[in-house]
Amino acid sequence: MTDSKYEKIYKNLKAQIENGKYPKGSFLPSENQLIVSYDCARNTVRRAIAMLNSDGYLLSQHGKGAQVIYEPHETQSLFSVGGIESLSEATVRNNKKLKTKVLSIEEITADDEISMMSGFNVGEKLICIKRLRYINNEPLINDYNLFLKSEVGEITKQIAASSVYDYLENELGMVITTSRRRVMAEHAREEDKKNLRLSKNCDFVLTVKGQVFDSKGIMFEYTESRHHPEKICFIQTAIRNK
Amino acid sequence: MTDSKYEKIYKNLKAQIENGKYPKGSFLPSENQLIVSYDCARNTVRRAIAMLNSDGYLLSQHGKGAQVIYEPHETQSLFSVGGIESLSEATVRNNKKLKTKVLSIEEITADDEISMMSGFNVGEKLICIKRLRYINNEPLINDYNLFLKSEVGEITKQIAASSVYDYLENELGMVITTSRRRVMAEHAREEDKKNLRLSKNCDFVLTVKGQVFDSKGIMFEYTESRHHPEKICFIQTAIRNK
DNA sequence: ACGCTTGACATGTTTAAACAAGTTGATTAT
DNA sequence: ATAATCAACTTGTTTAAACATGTCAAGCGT
Repeated sequence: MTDSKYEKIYKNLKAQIENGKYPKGSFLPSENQLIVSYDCARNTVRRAIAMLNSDGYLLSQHGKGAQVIYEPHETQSLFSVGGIESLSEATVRNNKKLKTKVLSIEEITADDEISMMSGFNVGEKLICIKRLRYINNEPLINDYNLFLKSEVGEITKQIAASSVYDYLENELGMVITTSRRRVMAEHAREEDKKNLRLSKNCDFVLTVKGQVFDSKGIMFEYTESRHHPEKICFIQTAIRNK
Repeated sequence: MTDSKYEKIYKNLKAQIENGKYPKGSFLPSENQLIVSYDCARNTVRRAIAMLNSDGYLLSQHGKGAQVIYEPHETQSLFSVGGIESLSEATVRNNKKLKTKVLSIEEITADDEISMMSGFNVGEKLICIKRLRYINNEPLINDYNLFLKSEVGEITKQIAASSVYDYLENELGMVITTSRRRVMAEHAREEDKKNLRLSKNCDFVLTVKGQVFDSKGIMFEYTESRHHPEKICFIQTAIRNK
C-alpha cells in the first residue's frame, strides 16, 4: 500500500501548487531540476507531470516548460466531475462540512424494473440505501444506492452514514477502478422537493446515475444522486489529447 | 502532424475494440505479443494501453492482462463529457447527423455584465454567435459562443455553420488545450422553449458553460450550450487514480 | 483428493540513454 | 540597426534492461 515514487512526486507537486508555492501562470522547475530534487529518473518525474496535466493543474509546453494553470475552486458550492471521487472526499478537499442522514437501508432482490434501471441481473440480492446529504448544513443531494450483496457483504447504518467507499477500500480491501456515469436534468420527485427544500418554482434536479466496477470488472454498485440545481453544479477540466 | 508511434498503436487498438474484434470481456494480447505485432518497445505499447485505460476502453489487471470493458453507446442520443470534443466530432463518432442553424453573428464589446459572466475583460472585442444545433433533424442544443476577436479574427456564417474548431485548428493553426466547464440544470428561457420545442411541462435545460484556452494559456472562448433535457445526457467514464 | 510449492507469464515500477524538435536569447554577419 | 545563425536550454518520443509483484495452472507430496 505504500506510495510508489511517482505518486509521491505527484502528490508533493500537487500540494505545492494548491498551496500557492507555484502560483497560476508560473512555471515548474524544469525536468532536469526536478530529477535532482527528487533524485529519480526523468521518466519518473515525467509521469507525475503527465498526471498533473490530465488533472488540469499543469499545461506542459514543448520547449518552454510546464505552466501552472490550476486555480482554486470558485465561490459557489461545487465539486468536480471527471474522477471517481466520493462525496466525502470532494467535500474535504473543498473545506466543506458534510453530514449524511440515512433515510433507509433495506435488502431487496432485483426484479425486472430494477434490473432495467440499474444493470444488475434479475434475482441478484442487493442492498438499497437512501440517504440525504448535507453540505454546510444544507440538504443538497438526494442519494440512492444499490450495492451487490455478494460483493460488499453487510453495510451498517454506521457505515452508510460515514463513507461507504472508505469501508469498501480499507476494510474489505476492494479495489474500485472504473465507473460509467450519466449526467442529466430530470423532473423533481415529491421526495426531492421535500428533502432538498426546492423553491416553489423549481421542479427539476441535476442527476448523476452511474455504475461502478471493481478490479475484476464486476459491477458492484449502481448509484443515483439527485442534486439541488440552484446550489450545485459540476466542474470539469479537460485537456485535448488529439 | 504525423502521428507518433504510440498514437498509431492507440488508434489501431481503439478501432479494433470499437469494431468488435476484441469484444467486451475479452483480453487484449499480452504486452509481449503486442511488442512483436507492432515492432516497438514495451513502453510504447504500454503508453497506448494506458490511454485506452483512461478512455474507459480497457481495464488493465496486474498479473492478468488488459480486459476490454468498452461497450458501444447506448440507445438514447448522448455524447460524452470528459474530453474536449466538439459537437461535430462527437456526432460523427456516434453516427449522428448534425445540422447547424446560425441564428446570429455579431461583434460586441464586453461590458460589465458580459465580463462577469464570461470571464473576458471589460472592453475586449468579442464575436458573439448564436446557433441552434440539430441532431438527426431534432433541435437539441441552443448554443451561445463568445470568441476573442484578437485571437480568432473573423468568423463567417459559413464557418459557424460547420465547425469552428476545425477552422481554428486547421486554418488558423491554433492549438486548443484545456477547458474548464461547468455542468448544471437551469430554468428554460423563452427562446429555449421555442427553439428546442420543449414539452409543455418541461421548463428546464441541461446547461454546459465553459472557458477554452489555447496553448499560450489565453482564454479565447466562452461557451454556453443549453441542451434538451429529455433527449440529451452526458456520459462519462472515469478511472480512479488513487 | 487435498493443499502446497513452483515456474511461467502477466503487468507495474524505475533507471538509463539517445535522439527529435520547439523556444529563447546571444552572437554574428550583413 | 536588422536579420540570420547558433548554442543552450526546454519538453517529446523511443528503445532497452532490470527488478518487483500479482495470477494461475501444473505438478508435487501428503
